[in-house]
Amino acid sequence: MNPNVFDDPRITAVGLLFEVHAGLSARFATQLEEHGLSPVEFEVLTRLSRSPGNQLRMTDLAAQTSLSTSGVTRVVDRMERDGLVARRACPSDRRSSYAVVTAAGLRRLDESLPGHLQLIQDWFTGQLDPAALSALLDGLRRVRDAVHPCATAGSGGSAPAEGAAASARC
Amino acid sequence: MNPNVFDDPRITAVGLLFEVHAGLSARFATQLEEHGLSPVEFEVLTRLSRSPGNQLRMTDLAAQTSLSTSGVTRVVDRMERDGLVARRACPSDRRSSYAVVTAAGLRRLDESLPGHLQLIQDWFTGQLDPAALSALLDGLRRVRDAVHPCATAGSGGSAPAEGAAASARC
DNA sequence: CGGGGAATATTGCCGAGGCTATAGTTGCTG
DNA sequence: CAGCAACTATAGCCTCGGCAATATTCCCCG
Repeated sequence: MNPNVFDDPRITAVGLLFEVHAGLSARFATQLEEHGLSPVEFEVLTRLSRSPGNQLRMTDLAAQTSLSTSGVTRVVDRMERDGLVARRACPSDRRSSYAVVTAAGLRRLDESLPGHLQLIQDWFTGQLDPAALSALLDGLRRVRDAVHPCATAGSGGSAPAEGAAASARC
Repeated sequence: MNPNVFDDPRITAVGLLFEVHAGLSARFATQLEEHGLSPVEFEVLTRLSRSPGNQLRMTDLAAQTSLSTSGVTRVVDRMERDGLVARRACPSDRRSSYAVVTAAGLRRLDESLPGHLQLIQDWFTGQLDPAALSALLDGLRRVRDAVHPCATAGSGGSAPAEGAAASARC
């Protein structure tokens, strides 16, 4: 084997991207932990609270997160136990049920969001001058549109809050 | 709560980065799976095979991956069972043991690397013209140097192959 | 040189989450 | 309208991997 494969610029490019992701994830997790939230729970709160009626069917919630439907069942179990969300029967389809953010869930999200935004500012967007940041985001957007089979066609529009998997609403 | 927090450009920036990461991770995992490797196993093979003697002490391997030491113990257990690595006693320190890549491990890595590089080319680096790619990488490098407490001071040098955690050799 | 603190690998125990099977609904179609 | 395929949520079982405890070894300092 060629011992220099690992100096291939493609490898270093991916390494860079993954290191940034790992670093940011770790900091986010630490900050969210202070508010008693895991990254997944934060993502669920985010997705629900930006949806009409602060609710989403379990399936749709799964489609917008990095979780399978059974994973959503379980995280909603935990969050319901903790009072952050509640289940509501869907009137039009008795197979479905809604997950709704509770007042406590909204409060929790409000508490953690400022720190979260500050963290992004401090460690990501604030590290670059506007031109460099814009170039970075343009590049990411292009790659995202390619790699993400179902990216919002508008291409610049609403990006998910965090950790969204390859399966966001298509 | 301000309903427009989620349109904050900081949120969309992080969302973009995380979506790209998720998309690439998923494609990498699929391709590696065809060669019977998980992302973690691929990372272990990569780290070992780029190390002198194709070996690394368990602790050092843990420091260079996204795993804790017990996680390394376990993944090496599995890979030893599958014949991809072997354990060797460390002559100078009887507490330590080396993980060594076997010939089968090297072969497995050789088989999967071309497809991996092709994937990076197809979905990441090849999506941008050289100037845009360079701008993207410059931005990532700056953010990496900030968020990664122990980035290689050279700042442009050797990046890890994949999924490296915040704990790479410092 | 002897004893205590640090380092190393491993193991037990646990939570997270994926896959698959399952039960309950829905809606289409013959 | 009966039956059947598709959809929805959930539960069982499994793997992965982290934390804390443990045994072993090393090293430094009195």
